Amino acid sequence: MLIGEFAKRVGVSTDTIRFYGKVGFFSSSRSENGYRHYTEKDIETADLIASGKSIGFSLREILAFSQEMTDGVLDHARAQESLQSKINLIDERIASLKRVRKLAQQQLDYCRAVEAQELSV
Amino acid sequence: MLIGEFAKRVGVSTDTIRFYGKVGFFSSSRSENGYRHYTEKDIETADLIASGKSIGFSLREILAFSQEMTDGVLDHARAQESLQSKINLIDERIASLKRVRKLAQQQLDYCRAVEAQELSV
DNA sequence: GTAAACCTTGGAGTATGCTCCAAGGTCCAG
DNA sequence: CTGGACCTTGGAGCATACTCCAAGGTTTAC
Repeated sequence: MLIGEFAKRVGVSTDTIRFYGKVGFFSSSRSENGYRHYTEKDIETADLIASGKSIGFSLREILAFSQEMTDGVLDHARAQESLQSKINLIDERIASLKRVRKLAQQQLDYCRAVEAQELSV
Repeated sequence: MLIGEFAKRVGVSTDTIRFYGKVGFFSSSRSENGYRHYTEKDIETADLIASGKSIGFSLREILAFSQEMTDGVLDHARAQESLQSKINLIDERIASLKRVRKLAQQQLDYCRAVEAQELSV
């Protein structure tokens, strides 16, 4: 499929798709007139970019990760090491998020307590 | 305390502290010679910035959040609403992280399975 | 054959979050 | 009273991740 349809399907602009291409994502096949072509695999890649971005990874990090997902078959030891370190990083982020969540929850509880007290006075 | 000591205590550069100040963080009191002064409360703010950044919030978001933590006492309804939406957002991020973690774990398991198979052939 | 709707490139511009000067004022020790 | 370690400002520069042109080629439909 061409860039317009592809961009629409993954929900971003064509400029963004071209930018991701420059970074190194997607298959980069072209027709004779120079038009870019995208496949279903590229849709998966775009979904991975969206997931990665939503959890705070940079495009370069996501690119490295997506290449490991593909190359994993060829270079086990390396891919396993990197995947494990990524999992550890994700676990750390989850722990961080839970800490801040607790902070916000405490503040919320405190707000509610003060409010209840004011009503009873 | 002055900016150098403050920056050292929170573990960032003086440039970064001045930048955070421009964004709107910290008490912004000065001595007669124009030197900035920082308090223990500013240390807490700096810690909040570090936490917020580590979980992917922008400085402006963290600023809004930190102001709600302070103003919460004054404007309950608003603060409660905002804190609740922040908690929801954090829950979503945790869910996203867990999804990507699962993906990475599956890939890791797959890598290991292929490796085991190769060894047995 | 021409208009609309695509596609191409290169380059400029924007926002965020720093980082690094340069030029100069302040403070304290010896 | 001078050197060194502080502090100030303004402005430039950089990386990331887009976003928006301008100028032009291609394809399709009438």
